[in-house]
Amino acid sequence: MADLNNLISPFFLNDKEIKKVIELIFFSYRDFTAGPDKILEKLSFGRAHHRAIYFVGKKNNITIKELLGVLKITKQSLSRVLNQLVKEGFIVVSTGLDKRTKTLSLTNNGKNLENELSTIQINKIKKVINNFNHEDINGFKKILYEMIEADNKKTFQDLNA
Amino acid sequence: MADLNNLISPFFLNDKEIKKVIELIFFSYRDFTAGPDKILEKLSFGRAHHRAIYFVGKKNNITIKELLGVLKITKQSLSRVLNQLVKEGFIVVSTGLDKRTKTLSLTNNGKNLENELSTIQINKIKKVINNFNHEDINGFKKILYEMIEADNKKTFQDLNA
DNA sequence: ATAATTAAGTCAATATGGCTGACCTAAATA
DNA sequence: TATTTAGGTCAGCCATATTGACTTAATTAT
Repeated sequence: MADLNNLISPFFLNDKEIKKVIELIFFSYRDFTAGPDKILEKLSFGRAHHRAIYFVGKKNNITIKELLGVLKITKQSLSRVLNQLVKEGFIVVSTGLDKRTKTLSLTNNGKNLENELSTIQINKIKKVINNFNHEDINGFKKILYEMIEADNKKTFQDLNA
Repeated sequence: MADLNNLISPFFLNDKEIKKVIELIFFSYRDFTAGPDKILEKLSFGRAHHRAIYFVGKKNNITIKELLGVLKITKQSLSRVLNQLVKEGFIVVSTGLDKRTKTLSLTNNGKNLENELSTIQINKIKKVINNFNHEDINGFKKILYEMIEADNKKTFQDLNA
């Protein structure tokens, strides 16, 4: 911690200081995704598969349209990934009440994989957060939240309603 | 802010709460990179070009090897990106003191582009951080720093030495 | 002086994850 | 009945990353 206090002065953020924050975001994000990436590689899956599994696990019976709205990718991009996950038995598709829609849910294998991937990231966050007090943790969460654009804040809230 | 306080309970983080943090990281990172992406697209550049320009701007006369160590991609991947940036006049290559090495620096065009891209992200962080007190901001920075693996912490420190 | 290592470059092949445009079906809604 | 919506699919394109093999030139170690 002492290292960081030398590197980042706490009471005023000029552009040079803010650039350090840009770097912190870059390096921390890369290291945050590295763990799951290793597991996914064994299954010949990528980060796109992870995201699909994560959000289907988060909202059971999510529709294709809803998932597209969360991921913000094209139908064609999602289709490739989703077909693989269905074919390999991680996700099942059912018809929704509105028969035009399809709903997605995780199989047992899907739940296991989701759990394995999430656990890596959960443990990483736990390990880090353990060394901080509630002010620090709240600062972290609140600022992350405010970095999100309005429409995605809504998506986040809907997912956690 | 009130919204977030309802969504994230401050004094205890169970797995469900931590998953919200995973989502905050995902959404905020995506929105953080979206701004530069738009500019880069006009130039037919991608995020890889941005990163190269950013770190060459950060450390003038950085060698290829050093840049590879920061970006953690293969020589072949960097090569493509770097050749484009040189050909299009954003980066210049010189021979280092050790004549095996090459050193990279930004042209005026390169500096302008680096500045344009960084300004978007700097302004975004400024705008967000303005609404927070120093405890929050320090929490944010310190936790981001601790999310980084040891070897990359060293890279970060070297860049800011 | 020679051998080994290092920095950089390159060729070829492969995979992932995005994109666009065009077009289709079936179901719900106006 | 006409339109809109949800979803699917075909084809092609591009960016970013990978691996493996190999070369050149310069430095360093023996």
